[in-house]
Amino acid sequence: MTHIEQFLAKATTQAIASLYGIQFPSEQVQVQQTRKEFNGDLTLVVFPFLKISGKKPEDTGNEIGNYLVSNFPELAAFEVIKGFVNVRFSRKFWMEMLHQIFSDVAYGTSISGTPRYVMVEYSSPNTNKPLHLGHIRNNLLGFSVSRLLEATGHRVVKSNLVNDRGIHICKSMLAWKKWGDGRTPESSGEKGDHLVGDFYVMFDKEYKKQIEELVAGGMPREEAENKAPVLLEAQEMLRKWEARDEETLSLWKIMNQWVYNGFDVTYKELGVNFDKIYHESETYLLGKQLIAEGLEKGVFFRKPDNSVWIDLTAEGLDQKALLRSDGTSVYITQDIGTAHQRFVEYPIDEIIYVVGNEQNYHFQVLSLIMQKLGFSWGKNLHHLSYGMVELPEGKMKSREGTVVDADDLIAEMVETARLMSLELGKLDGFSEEDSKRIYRAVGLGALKYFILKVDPRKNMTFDPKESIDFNGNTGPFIQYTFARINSLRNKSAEQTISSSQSLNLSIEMNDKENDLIRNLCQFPEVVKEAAETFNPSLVANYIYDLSKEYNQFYHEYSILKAETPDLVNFRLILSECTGRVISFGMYLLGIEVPERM
RNA sequence: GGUCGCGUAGCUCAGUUGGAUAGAGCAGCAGCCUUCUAAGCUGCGGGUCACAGGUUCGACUCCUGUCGCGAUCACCA
Repeated sequence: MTHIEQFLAKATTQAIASLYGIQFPSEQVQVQQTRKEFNGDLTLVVFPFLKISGKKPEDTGNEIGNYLVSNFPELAAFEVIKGFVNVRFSRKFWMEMLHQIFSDVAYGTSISGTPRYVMVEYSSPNTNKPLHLGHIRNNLLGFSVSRLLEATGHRVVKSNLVNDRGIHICKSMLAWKKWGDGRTPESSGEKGDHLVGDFYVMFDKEYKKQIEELVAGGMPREEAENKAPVLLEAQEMLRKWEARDEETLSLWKIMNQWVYNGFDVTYKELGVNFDKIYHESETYLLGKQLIAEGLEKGVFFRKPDNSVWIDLTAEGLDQKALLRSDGTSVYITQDIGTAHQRFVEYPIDEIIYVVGNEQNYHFQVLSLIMQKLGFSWGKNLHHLSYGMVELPEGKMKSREGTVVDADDLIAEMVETARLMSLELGKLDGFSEEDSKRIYRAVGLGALKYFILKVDPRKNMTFDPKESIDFNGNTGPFIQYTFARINSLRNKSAEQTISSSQSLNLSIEMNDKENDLIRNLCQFPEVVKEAAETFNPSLVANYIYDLSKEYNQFYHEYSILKAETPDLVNFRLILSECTGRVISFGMYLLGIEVPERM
């Protein structure tokens, strides 16, 4: 609830106490935005008061409305329709609100709950192939949530756990050794992560070919899948890696570095970054000690074959393996270890893991295990579980070559933005450098907004055949609105129109202006809500609504040529505040707003 | 089979702790640039909120069941 809504709720509590002699808790007063088709700013729902008043909805509404308007100067008028009281605040009240927003350089930030120190872990790529569209969603979410948390008073450390070891990278390494001819990113001119990814694909082709040959030779498919020579070689390579074989390690380091160089470019393009990078090669052995302690405490148990398990059937889950019978780690073993390590390394209060919803079960288990091991922070391991990005025909499948490559997509978006800018003549008279900066911002803005406007928890569809729009509910629309406002700002500076920066609080505003201010007032609450629910889409949709509202206002009323200097000043300040909110909102999404476009 | 999630306009998505006649954009059609950026604005058409029950003053929202889609339930990561 915004402060304004709280104000009305408390006022209503007072009204009810005075009218009916009963204390109705203000938190339970139902306040909502008045719908567009009715007259008013906020609406009270009177149904909950009927038992208290013992009167009809209309009569109760009128009594409350009358009380409010005659006892609170902020409230100017009311209108009862059925069981709803639409309350209108005074113009002066809104003018003061605008003044507050204008005076607050950090408008939009707030303190949400007790300030915490939060680790946000996102991206988490494998080093055997380049990033794809799914990773883009992950990165954008992680980055935006980090900014949202910072904007609501929390301290954030952004971390990235790179999966740099394992059979997958060995596959790429093996293929490179076999068929690479010493190719490097330098010699081939190919981006390192793509180069390594190519060899991964090469491996897979050969692997499949060998399976077919074995099957044709009469071997059961399942056996063939485990015995294909190229797979055995890769497994042998992994054993060598684990035995710290020098030649293997050296190739591993070289190829991983190619990938990191490639990732760095993509991360930079996306505008995301990290404060701390972890490598699985350094953490994959962690956790065993904690498993041993858990065994002693009786939290875990050992099966006859020596494997270690936890029984979570009481929690409605299953039994989960924590160590193999040969004593080696499984995936969750190291997550147990790394979670613990992080709380030792950093005085953090919680970790937010930005990981796809296919791992819901895993993170449920992880949190439970840590709690059972006696770590109070176990319950503070949050999983920001986001939905898959799907193609119209279904899931992206790397094996079927249907993955949408991150670099390609970014390049396409930027190119589309360039062509569209050209076509619209938007960049006439701009320097090459400026043009480039702008269409890059627009292309990336379109892509980022497209992804972030969707509720993270939901799966979303992306159709590569239809390029992302630049009109309507899109990033460029919002950027354009900002550019318009910025243009006004420049023009007003040129014309030296009243820059007194002080509002005449007694000017009459129109309904559209009133709506805009009311809309602006919601911003901090939207940010807070988005931070608390790890949901950037709330901010995205909010700035879209605001931009739409502003464009209507802009179209309908003249700003620089308004009737009086006071009115010009007021509209400029209103525009300025809108621009700031758009700009900060976009900042929270990690999207640039160009000053011109 | 167990668990979890999803199902809203032709398409992509919104829809607050249950509230008024379920909203945007795209696509389609029709308008608006001698006036602050037309990547804009205005209008029109488009819905069995998967289905069936229940809870109540009121259900897209909560509960139960059914159908459909997806994920997961590995000594994979």
